[in-house]
Order: sequence, then structure tokens, then C-alpha cells
Amino acid sequence: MMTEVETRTASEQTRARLLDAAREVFSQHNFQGATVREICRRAEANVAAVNYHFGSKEGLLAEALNFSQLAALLTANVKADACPKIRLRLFLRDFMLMLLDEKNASSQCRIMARELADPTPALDKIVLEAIAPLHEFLGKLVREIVGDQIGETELRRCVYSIFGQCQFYRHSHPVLQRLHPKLRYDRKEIEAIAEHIAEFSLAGIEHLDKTQ
Amino acid sequence: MMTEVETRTASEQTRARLLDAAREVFSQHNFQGATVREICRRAEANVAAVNYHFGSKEGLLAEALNFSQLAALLTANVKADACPKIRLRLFLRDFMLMLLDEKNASSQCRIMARELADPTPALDKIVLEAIAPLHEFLGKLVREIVGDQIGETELRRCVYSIFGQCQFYRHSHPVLQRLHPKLRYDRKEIEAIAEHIAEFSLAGIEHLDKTQ
DNA sequence: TTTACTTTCAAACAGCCGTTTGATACGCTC
DNA sequence: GAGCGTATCAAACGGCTGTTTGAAAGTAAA
Repeated sequence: MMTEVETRTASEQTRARLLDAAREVFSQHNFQGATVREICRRAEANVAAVNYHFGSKEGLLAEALNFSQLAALLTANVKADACPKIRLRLFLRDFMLMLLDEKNASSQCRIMARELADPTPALDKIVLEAIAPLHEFLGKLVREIVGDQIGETELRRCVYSIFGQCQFYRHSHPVLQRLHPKLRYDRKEIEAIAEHIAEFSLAGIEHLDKTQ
Repeated sequence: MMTEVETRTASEQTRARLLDAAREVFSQHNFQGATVREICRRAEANVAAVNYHFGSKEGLLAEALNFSQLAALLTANVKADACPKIRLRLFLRDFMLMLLDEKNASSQCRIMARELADPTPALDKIVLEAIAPLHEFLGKLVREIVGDQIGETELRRCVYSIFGQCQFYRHSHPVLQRLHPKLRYDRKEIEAIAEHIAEFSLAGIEHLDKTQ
């Protein structure tokens, strides 16, 4: 019925507002630092709303995590009709935009990056749904570039080298701003960073390919 | 006098125990997660001891930070009589051992790595005394390798690429243990990681040197 | 209108936090 | 031993946390 739909959407509207506010706050503070009261304040909801709708603060974080945009990025890249090296460049560009662009609606990756250093019970879900697919994707891509000459261990370390470079710019943002106050992560800067990481990493990958 | 020395050392013994416990706890939890009560429990001191000796929890963290080992590493490397490439390998080996080896007494770098992602008022001191010298050191080292062909911006990004790889193994430790449970940071593994980062990075550096 | 159910709300709860307090014990000078 | 700073201690303080409660409001079916 009309009324039934209305009440359901009314309830789901506050649910959605809570999820939006949660993503915002969880991406700016770590799990301990993000308070239920601030999330509810931003969502214009009562403090009890979180526990009513999601059971707990942890439950809210778990439901706030949504990696559909990341998954879409990966599948689109796999389907792209381009050579592995160009696909690596494309991936790095899209991934860094997702990681660094403040304008980007996807705060998921920022929450993810934060969870890496400071595990919460939600980390298991993050590893399973986001990080493991990411590593698998990048592992296959690097394998396409280097062929079968290098071992699994060395391949994995190449993947780590790439992700390490990517995450550095997010993790160390507060430090970099102190060292170079004029630094801004606008679109042009992000694309330049992604280009650097691609050049740097392709050279590293192909070098290891030669020596082994 | 004898007695004067004894009382001073008695007081400084609890100071030292507090500092040791603080380094331990601050390297395992972030600033919010590390509690004064646990630090005092490990130091076998009263909860009031922190505020009595250091004024506040923040003051304790500030005094607990001591980068002499890191500074020694840098100066020793600068004085080493070796070509820049080998000095880079040496630095990476020593730095990764400092970062990853649980046996290593220096928890400073682990606190530092933690602070990167989660700034506290102590970050200013960390940047000034540890990170800025580190970046400056590595910048000069990379400059020695590439010559004057590449610009300051690109040079800085090479430094970021190297530090990013290093910090990845510390930041993502919880994740890597979930992805590969058999991973252990023993001395052999750490040295292999450092060797990989050196190979990977030298190729990246020299490639950028050629293309620019 | 009555009934039943879902959602919101102010208020309170229990627990931890960093910090302060005032008393107590200690070490040393005189 | 008296006097005096210093260091330690149990206890409490004020504040913030996530969560719970019970009443009130809102909605839809009878």
C-alpha cells in the first residue's frame, strides 16, 4: 500500500542518513575517535537511532562499508580492451582518484586505508570484500606484464610495492602537508602522482623480470 | 652527595620505567587507545605518576619519542665509504630492520609509523626531528644516483615511492597476516623485503632518470 | 475510535578516560 | 630527632563514551 511504502521509506531515510553520516565521520576519524553522537548529530537523528537500526556502532560501520564502486572499477578494468601496461596505468589513475580526491563521494577507500593501520572487527569484512580482490586483481595484472619468469613471492612483493606507493599519499597526508604546505590533492596533482607511480612501478617490475 | 644521587636516581628510575612502558604501549595502540592506566600498570607505578613526572599524557608521549637511533643510522650511512646505490641498499636494510623487527628495542619507528595516519599534537615534533631529516637524507641520496636530470617534484615523488613501500609492510601488517597467515617478520624475511624494495626502487629511479 | 506495531526521543546508565587531590611515606639537611 | 622538600599512593572528580530504557509520537489495520 501507499502508506506502507511511505513508512518504510521514512525509516529507511533515517537509515540512509545515518549511513551517509557514518561514512563521513569514519573516514575522518578512526573507529575510537568517531563518536556515535557526532554521527547522529550530522544525520539529524537521535543517539538511540544507531543502536535501533544497526544494533551497535560496529554494526553501523559494517553496513556503512560498501565496495561496489571499487568492484566496478576492477571489472571495468578487466574488461577493458588494452594491453596490461596501459591497464595498469588506467587502474592507478582511477584508484588514486578514488583514494585521494576529496570531491569523490567514495569515502570507502579512505575508511579502508584508515582501517589498515588500526584494525577493528570490521577489518575482516574489508579484507574479504575489498583488499583480497584488489590484491588478486593487481597480482594477475602484474603477472600478465612479467610473464612466468618470476616466483609468486616476488610477484606478491611487486603488488605490495605498488599498493605501498598508493597508500603512502593517503596515510602520510598530514605529514606531507607539514613538509610542503602548498600541496593540494586536486585532480591534476592526483593524475600526476598516478602517472609517477605507474612509471616507477613498471620500471621496477620489468627490471625484476629481467634479473630473474 | 651520595644520598642526593640515590634519590634522584630513584625518581628517575620510575621516570625511565614510565618511558619504557609508554614506548611499548604507544607502539601497540594509537594515542587514544593507549591508556595512562595501562602504561602505569606495566611500569608498576601509580596512575598519578604520569601527570606528576610529565604533566600529561601528551607530555609523556613527547618525552618518550627519541630518535637518536634513527639519527645514528643516517649519519653512519652518510659517512659510509660506498657508492650511492650501495648506500641506498644499506639504508633500506637498516631502516626495515628498525621498522619491522619486533626484537628491535626501537619502538620509535613503529610509533612514528602509527602517528603518520593518526596525527596527535606530538606529530609536529616527529616531523621536525625524524621525518624531515629522513626525507632530506633520502632526497640527497636519490639525487646522488640520478644526477641533476630530474626536477625537484619528481625527485620528491621518488622518495615518496621508497618510503611508501617501506611503510606498507608496517601499516598493512594486520592485513597481510590475514591474507598470508604464515608470514613472519624474522630477520631473513625483513632482509629479503629490503632487498626487493632496493631492486624495485633503483630500477624506478634510473628509469625516470633516462626518460627525463 | 480502538488496537497493534514501528519509530523517535529525552533521559539515564554503567564504564572508562585523563587528571586532581590530600594524605602518607621517604630521603636528606640541619 | 625535627624539619622540609620530594615522591608515591588510594581515592575521587568531571567528562565523555556506547548503550539501554520507557514513554511519547506516528502509522496502519480492525
